[in-house]
Amino acid sequence: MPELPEVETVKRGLNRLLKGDPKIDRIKLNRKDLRTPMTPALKSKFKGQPILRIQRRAKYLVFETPEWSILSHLGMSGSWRIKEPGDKRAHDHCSIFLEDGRELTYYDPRRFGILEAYKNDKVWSTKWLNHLGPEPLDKRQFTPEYLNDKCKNKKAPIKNLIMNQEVVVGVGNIYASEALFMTGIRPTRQADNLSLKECEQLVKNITLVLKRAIQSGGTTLKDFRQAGGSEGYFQQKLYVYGREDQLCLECQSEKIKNTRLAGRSTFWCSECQK
DNA sequence: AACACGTCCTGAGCGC
DNA sequence: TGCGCTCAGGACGTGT
Repeated sequence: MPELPEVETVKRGLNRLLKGDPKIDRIKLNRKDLRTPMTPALKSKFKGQPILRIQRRAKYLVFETPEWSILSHLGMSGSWRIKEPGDKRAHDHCSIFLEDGRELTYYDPRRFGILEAYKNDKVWSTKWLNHLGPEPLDKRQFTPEYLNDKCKNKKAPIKNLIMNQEVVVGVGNIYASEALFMTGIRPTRQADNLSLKECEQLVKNITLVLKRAIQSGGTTLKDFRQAGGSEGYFQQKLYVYGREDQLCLECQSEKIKNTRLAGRSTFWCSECQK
């Protein structure tokens, strides 16, 4: 569920919470079997190291210390939080104890997330990061011409294409439906059927919806929490996602449909999207 | 090469 | 009340 806006929100929150390069006292792993096993280096390489900054690439977070980095993906249900006194929860799989006494915990009931340690210069070339497409908020990389080029000879539905992290990163199931609705394009349209003009509008709307969602602190449907623990509120601003059988907010005449595409729920309006 | 689909996981919601 | 089923989906890996 965490897509780019949610991960960006967590990143900003963590950078606020971890201002002043707080040092790590120790890292405790409660259970190691996330989607991939947590690496042993998590326990051994961070003692006494200051957390310099937290960066985001696609839906991944990178916690940087002088020599080693922690790579974190929130999967479906992951979140980072400072533990409050008396706060006891199942599914806190990892705790980073800081020298200032705080405990930063990784919580992830469904364990689809990943938590791994790499040398700073290696983290960017891992299999997780090395094949990723451009950042959608980077105007120079994610251009209408670029998307149009990626659409060429692609028979797959356009929604699948924009959710493909090799084409553009950070767009997941919620914002793909939203951006296509905003652009008036049916999610099922064959990608190579889009005109350059439509690609232009789609690029614009992907960028727009992601920026708006960041401003709202992300979308909380169930699990997502900001780094401080509070919910996002972009769910109040969704046009189609989760609104199956409800009247379209734009045309006020058709009901929102839910079609399965590549195994994912896909919400759209048959009146507004062609 | 391009695409479809299975897989991992837990909790919520539902029907009976 | 409680059981069992289905669904939610990010991204890799495998099969066609």
